[in-house]
Amino acid sequence: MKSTEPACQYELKVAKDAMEVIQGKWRIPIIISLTYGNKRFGEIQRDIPEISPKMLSQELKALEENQLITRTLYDSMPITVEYALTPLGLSMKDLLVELRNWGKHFRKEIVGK
Amino acid sequence: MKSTEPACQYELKVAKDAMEVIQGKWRIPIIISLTYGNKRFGEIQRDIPEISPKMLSQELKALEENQLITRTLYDSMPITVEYALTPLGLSMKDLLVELRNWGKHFRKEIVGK
DNA sequence: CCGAATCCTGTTTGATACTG
DNA sequence: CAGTATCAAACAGGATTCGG
Repeated sequence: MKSTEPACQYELKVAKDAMEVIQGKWRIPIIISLTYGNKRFGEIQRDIPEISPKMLSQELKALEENQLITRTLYDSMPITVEYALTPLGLSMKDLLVELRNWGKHFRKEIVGK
Repeated sequence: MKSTEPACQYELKVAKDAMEVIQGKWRIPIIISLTYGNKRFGEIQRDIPEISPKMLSQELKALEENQLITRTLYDSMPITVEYALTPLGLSMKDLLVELRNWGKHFRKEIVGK
């Protein structure tokens, strides 16, 4: 019996939840950037130079809605905004480690061949 | 010093490699299905009922090109095709475990609230 | 049974310029 | 500094039909 086992169905469901959050080209890069410290808008842009301000703004908003990051406004002059991971965002650490491990492995096996 | 550290840049690069492979709505589900055993086209479809034959065919091809799965043709009557994970595909196991763990955590914290 | 071919739609992403 | 606005392009995904 190898099809449609309950365990498989459950794994499919939770993996789908996870993927919906990290889908897209920019969310994982943004989260990775923030694991290296709280950052301002421009600092994230320097970590990920190819991202347009529009996409950065849009994806930050989505991550905030999913409660993975916080947005803190300091109304100094000029205005500054700081983004930081929430506990939920920090809880992605192990997943990010595995993403890094596997990405490294994949690069060794395929990309860099 | 918190921006654009070498470690961050390296992590961004390998994570991007990994994400390119697992991007999209269907690749992770297909791989998960195959971790429960080698399957035929129709069997994968039964695990993932929402997928159309077109998308399944297309994504299987992409996964084969990335050497994550193999496609084996048995010319019995009628013709049957079996898909299986390669060693590289199997090496995603740890990543899938973390995806499952985090998806479960996320569902508990946010989705199912 | 296992797809291929075609056509079509909506979402995602991007380039560029502009604002408080 | 931290974004918005606008417009266009690219792509993912779906519906349907057909073939070996």
